[in-house]
Amino acid sequence: MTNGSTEPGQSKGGKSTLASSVYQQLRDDLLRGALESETKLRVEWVVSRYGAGASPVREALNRLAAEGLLGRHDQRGFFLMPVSAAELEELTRTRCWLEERALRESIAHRTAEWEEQLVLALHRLARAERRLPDDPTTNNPEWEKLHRAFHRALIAACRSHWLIGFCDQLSDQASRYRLIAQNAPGTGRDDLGEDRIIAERTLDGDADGAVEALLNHYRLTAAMCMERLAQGYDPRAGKSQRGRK
Amino acid sequence: MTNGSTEPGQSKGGKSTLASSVYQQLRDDLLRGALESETKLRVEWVVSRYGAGASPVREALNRLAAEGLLGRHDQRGFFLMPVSAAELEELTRTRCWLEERALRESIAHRTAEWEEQLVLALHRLARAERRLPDDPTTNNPEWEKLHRAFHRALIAACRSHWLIGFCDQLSDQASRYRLIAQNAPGTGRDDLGEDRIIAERTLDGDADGAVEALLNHYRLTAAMCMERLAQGYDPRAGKSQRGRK
DNA sequence: TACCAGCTTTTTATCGAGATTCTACTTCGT
DNA sequence: ACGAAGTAGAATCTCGATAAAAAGCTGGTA
Repeated sequence: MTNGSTEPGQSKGGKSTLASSVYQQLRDDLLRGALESETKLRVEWVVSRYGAGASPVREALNRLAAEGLLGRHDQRGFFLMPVSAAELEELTRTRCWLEERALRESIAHRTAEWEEQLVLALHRLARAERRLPDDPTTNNPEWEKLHRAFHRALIAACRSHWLIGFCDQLSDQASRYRLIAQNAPGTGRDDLGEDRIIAERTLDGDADGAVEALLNHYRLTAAMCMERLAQGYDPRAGKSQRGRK
Repeated sequence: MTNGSTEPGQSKGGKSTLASSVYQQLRDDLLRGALESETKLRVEWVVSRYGAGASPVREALNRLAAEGLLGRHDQRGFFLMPVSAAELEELTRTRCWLEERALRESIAHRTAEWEEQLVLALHRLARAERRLPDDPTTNNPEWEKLHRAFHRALIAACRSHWLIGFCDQLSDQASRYRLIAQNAPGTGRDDLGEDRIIAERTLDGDADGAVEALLNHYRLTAAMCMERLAQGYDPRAGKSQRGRK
């Protein structure tokens, strides 16, 4: 990887290849949880779903596996990485370590331009709708993108594209878990408020305060996912049916 | 993924695929610097060198690019990531951040089994020859492997396979730079001594001391690479000819 | 029932050829 | 001479078919 979500690809000009196109679509679907009902990703299945030959699909799958978004066993194909409470715990732990360092460095080396990008990201996030207007049980993919952009903007000044890439990667992983918990509506959480506090303290140069708020943000999210996970979560069950006795 | 050097592959039993085989060989050659004379990796070239079809080679290249060991431009193939002083600096910075955290966590959660693995890794490293017996200007690949294993053993108890994976990834990157500097012989550095001190303090539970020694270890290595880099380093020049006026 | 061998079906992994795109060079016009 | 358009060559990317491996199935045996 490098780095998780950084797809250098063809940002400017150059036409994309089929492999990259499939990679992008698959990646989006993975992060949006659209494939949680599958456990194995058969090549033929992906081929027929995204309309490309086996070779490009295979390349896309290889990239995703290298990023840790998929698993792979030689001669046995690709599969979705299983979710577990232990993995979520480890993930959250690591994320807190890395994001704390990144945020502190970012604050320590802040520039005017970075601050502006940050308030911009926050503004855009505030404008977006948390859930889909027509279906309040489903997350708004646009909001997810902006939320991710906000958190990336926070650490953008840390002077290490490696660290940013790692944080992105962990953020991708967390997405999968997050949407398991978040599609249980009415949890009464004020995401935007938390993000606002983080940004506020960050812009004030209050590193300790900002870090504290950020980590609480992540830990609270993780705790909610954990709760949902403990209630028994079956990926194969259609759409977010809570518990079952 | 995941993580740089962790190739889950077929550690136990399962037969390997051609793609994985090419991936491994290419990766080894990259880390040993055997390909520094190339700037672009043409598929045909790799095909004829490792004896496999274009499809497996292509998959291997995709994995390496996802790990950051190669670069890729759509419709324009794969290329070796260029080396630069700025990149080395960023790399070292990030590495110190992550390894410090990993080592501290490892010490904080040490177990008897981990300590034993650590002394074992140090012992094996001490037994290996630094350079090739018959050609003192070339690094001993076996020593490189053991050195890497030692540093991984240090942080093995940090309770995050993510963090371990990231450290591996950065370690891979550093390898490329290291062998540029290290194949200038007679620099009169006592690598083993440094490693011994690190291990000693680690086993004593002296986190601050161990971290200090570890970071100095990395920073010294980086400084040597930097010096070599500043003297003007031309990848296309055959083998380690220093400077040129 | 539990178990194991051998056959059938499904899926993965690989090859080789062809279509598309980029690169370098030549040619033409000003 | 300089720069733009066009052209031959090389490289990448993609497809369809084939070989190889795993998963599933059937039937017979203790």
